[in-house]
This record gives sequence, structure tokens and C-alpha cells, in this order.
Amino acid sequence: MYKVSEFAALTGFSKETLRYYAQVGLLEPAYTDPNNHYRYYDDGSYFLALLLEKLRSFDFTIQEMKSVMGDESFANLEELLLQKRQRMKRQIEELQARIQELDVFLESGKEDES
Amino acid sequence: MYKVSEFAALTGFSKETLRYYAQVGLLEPAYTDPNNHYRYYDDGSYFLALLLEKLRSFDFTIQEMKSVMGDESFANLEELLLQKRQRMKRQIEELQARIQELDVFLESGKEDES
DNA sequence: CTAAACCATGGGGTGCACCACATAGTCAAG
DNA sequence: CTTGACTATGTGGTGCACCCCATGGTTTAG
Repeated sequence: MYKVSEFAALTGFSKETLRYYAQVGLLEPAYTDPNNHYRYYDDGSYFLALLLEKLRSFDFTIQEMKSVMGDESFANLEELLLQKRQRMKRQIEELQARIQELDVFLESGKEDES
Repeated sequence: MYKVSEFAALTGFSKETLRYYAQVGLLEPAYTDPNNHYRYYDDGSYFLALLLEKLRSFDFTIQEMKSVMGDESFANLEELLLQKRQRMKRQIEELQARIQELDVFLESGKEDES
């Protein structure tokens, strides 16, 4: 059982981030002392934290991470990752479309000059 | 000279947006009555508003739009648009890199199962 | 037992690009 | 001149993902 500062050092998450994640139900402490409300994390929490770091590096939002953490078995992990992949591809397509429009605008500017 | 509501109808910007743009110095009224502080826009403002709508459709941020509106001659308009284009391409590349990492992670998951 | 180190809570603040609302002043039509 | 339509100002709120701080309770080492 680690307390926040230990666990923060262990995972790289700040204490505030850990509190926030507990609040929003993303990463709940393994145990909370009912007397002083101290939050304690264990090795299970550590495993989850590693996954969260991974997801965060992929730019998952909190909501997206929650959907991943939602099914404890992680049976749908691959499916959810693939969905995220799809959303990212769509983002790329939108950016490309906007670049296209920008190019059209740039072209029209050149014609006006000639 | 148009007052806000007129100009809002004309441009499609809401009154609040116009007030906001005036505040941040993005689109200042052509004239402001010193007595009642009423903001008046003219046809020059209208031209600028058209450009702003265009830029907004390209997902320019306020800061980026300000840099465009900064040089009144628009001598560097094309240059600034090209810079934005570059930033968008970089965004795409970042997304693609993240997709790559995601794919690596997905692959490693498959290996573990076998 | 005491002092330093730790902890939780609540609240405010960040940046972005606005929206909404209450209040109060002002203008324009009849 | 009155009334309804318009206006400005200030303030607060939105969503995201946190950070920071003051306050006060708790734990732990010596």
C-alpha cells in the first residue's frame, strides 16, 4: 500500500492528478481510510496507472480512458483502441479537408493578382 | 454605419462575438460613440469580417487571426496562410505518429495472446 | 511528546472562444 | 413623451485536464 506521494513518485502522476483521477472515477485508490480519508494505492493500482500513462501518451481524453477502465476484464481493450484509432484517422481527414480549402483560397488569391 | 445587431445579422457573428472581437482587438468597430460607447461598423469592417469568417472556417485561432489582421495591407497574407498550412501538416504528422505508436501497442497485445 | 513531514478539502485559476444574463442607460417611433 | 427596442457593462458559466494554495487535521521520526 502506497500513499499518494509515494504513488505519485512511482507513477509520474502528480498528487493533484491522482486526486483528480479519483474524483472523476478514473483511478480509484485501492483503499481509503474511513477516518482520515487518506488514499492508499496498491500494485493493482500501479498496473492500471501504467495503462493510463500509455493511453495518455496516445492522447486519450479522460472520457475515453474511463471507457477503457470501465470493463475491468479489459476484454474490449483492443476494440476501444481501434475505435480511438478510427477517431484519430477522422481527425486527420478533417485536417486534410481544411488544407484543401485553404489551398483553394490560396489559388483564388493568385488568380486575382494575374 | 451599422450598429451591432445589424452588423451581426450581416456577418453571421453574434453580438457577443463582436463584442469579444472588439475587446481582444481582433475586429474593432469603425467608430465608437464616446458618449454612449455604442459600436458602429462600416463596409470596411464588413470586408474584414468576411476574411475573418474565411479564416475561422480554416480553424484559425484568435491569435492567428490577429496576426493576419495585424498588417493592414495584407501584404503577408499569403505567407501567413502558408505558415498555418505548415502547422496543420505538422498536426497531421503528429497524429500519424501517435497512430503508429498505437499500432505498435496493439501488435504487442496480439503477441502476448499467442 | 513534539516538531517536521505528510495528508485531505475546498476553492480559485489556467487557456480557448465564446454564450447568457441581469442591470442600467439610450434611442427611435408614434 | 412614453414605451418598446436597442445598447453597454460586468459577471458568471461552458468543457477539458489539470495546477496551486491556504487551512487544518494526521502521522511519524527522534
